[in-house]
Amino acid sequence: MSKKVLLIEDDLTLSEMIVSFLKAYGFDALGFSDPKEALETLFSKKESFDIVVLDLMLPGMDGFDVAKIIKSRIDIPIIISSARTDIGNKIYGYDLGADDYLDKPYEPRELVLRIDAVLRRYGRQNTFTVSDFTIDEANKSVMMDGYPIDLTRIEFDIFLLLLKNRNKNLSRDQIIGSLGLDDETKHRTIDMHISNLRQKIGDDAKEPRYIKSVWGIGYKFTG
Amino acid sequence: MSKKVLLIEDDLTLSEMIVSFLKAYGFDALGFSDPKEALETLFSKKESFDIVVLDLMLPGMDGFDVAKIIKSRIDIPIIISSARTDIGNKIYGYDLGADDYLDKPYEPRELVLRIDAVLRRYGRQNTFTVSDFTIDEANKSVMMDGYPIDLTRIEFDIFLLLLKNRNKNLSRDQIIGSLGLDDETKHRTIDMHISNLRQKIGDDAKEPRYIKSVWGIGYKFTG
DNA sequence: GCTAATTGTCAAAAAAGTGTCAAGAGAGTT
DNA sequence: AACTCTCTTGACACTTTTTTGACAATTAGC
Repeated sequence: MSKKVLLIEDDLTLSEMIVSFLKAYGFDALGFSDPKEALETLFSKKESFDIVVLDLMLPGMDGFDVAKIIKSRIDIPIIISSARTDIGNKIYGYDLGADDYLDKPYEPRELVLRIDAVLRRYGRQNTFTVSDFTIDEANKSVMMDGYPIDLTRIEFDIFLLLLKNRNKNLSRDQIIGSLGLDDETKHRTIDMHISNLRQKIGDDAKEPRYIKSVWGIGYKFTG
Repeated sequence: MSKKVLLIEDDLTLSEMIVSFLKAYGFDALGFSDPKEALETLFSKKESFDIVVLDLMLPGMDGFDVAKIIKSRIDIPIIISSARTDIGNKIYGYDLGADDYLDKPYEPRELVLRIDAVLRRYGRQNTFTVSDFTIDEANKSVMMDGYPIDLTRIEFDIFLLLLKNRNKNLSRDQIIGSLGLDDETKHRTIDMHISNLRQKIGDDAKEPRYIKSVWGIGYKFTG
């Protein structure tokens, strides 16, 4: 299930951009320009969020106070962003209860990484990243460079197995065994899945970047 | 057999401390303060290492570049440590080819755990070294002085048999039998494999350093 | 030095493994 | 039930490995 991000940012253009970017990365994001409205939504029990991304430069209310209020009411990780680089260190000291800090301007991709890292630290995220791929095991979903890749069940299982055994050769029989497939399953079947997988992740069978064939043995993932 | 760690760290006091700590935990560790020197040792064929621990704050050379150079030349896991916590996430994205990342300051014990984890992930746990060769049986891969050697399946099997019987004569029939080849297989076939093997490990048939012919008997590996 | 057995290696044939198309079986939806 | 998506397999082209015969080079023993 995708994680919900509450974004508090007064620059509407930027806000929308970030929201759509986060959505592209598989998050469910909702942006607010008014902190009061944001707090109401956050504290109302209608929707539950997994993380807050808070911009410090807010109209009407000091961003520090917003963070404090949130932390005093509910237990949720907060990432703070600001153009005031001078305060970065203070926040790192966790005077504030912020869980991470990001200087503006930042790459959206950087924000995604921070969110992942904070959620993982918070124990609320079940994803891991290998090479260019982010895998959510519970959700059986894969993202490549931030874009979702649509894998079938068996493709996902094979890919997961390969990733978890990075740089290790896996024979077709090992794959068949690990996936709990019928022992009689032909090796050609695995080849076909690999072929389809490569297609989906844009790997050229002749010169593969990710899934290498090991002649006479099987396959291995190299990131 | 204990694993060899190459440590690149410019703070000499810290370096020595880590080296002795690693030794206490059963590793064989060698510390360098000069990255150039470290790279020379790593690439020279005199010693082979199992893992590199690299500090990013180096004099004269950017740590990122060091990591890239290493990865481009040989296949070895790298753990990066740094006081620059801001780059932690980037490394987690494996933009760099680093296999793990450790913020400074860290507990030495933590480093040991990471090394174990990375080595396990790297699948180098079942390797053994004979003479200049490191063999990974599960992966059917061979490294010579740290550089991978590409052997076909039968070449690998023959080589493994020879290594496991260092200094012992093996007849062609013994080899054929041990590999489970057809009993009818001609002796010429084995000769051919040996010839190809010698070629790949740079052995001169006239004056072989590793695989010696024993006239009228067969072959033997001498390291 | 001479002969017969043995080894090294080339090059070609034979065998084995891999990539992918396309067809059909199977599962799940509408 | 008709449809759609997934999985499995045989077929065929293609690649890589393995095997072998041929012949030159080397060695042992006389």
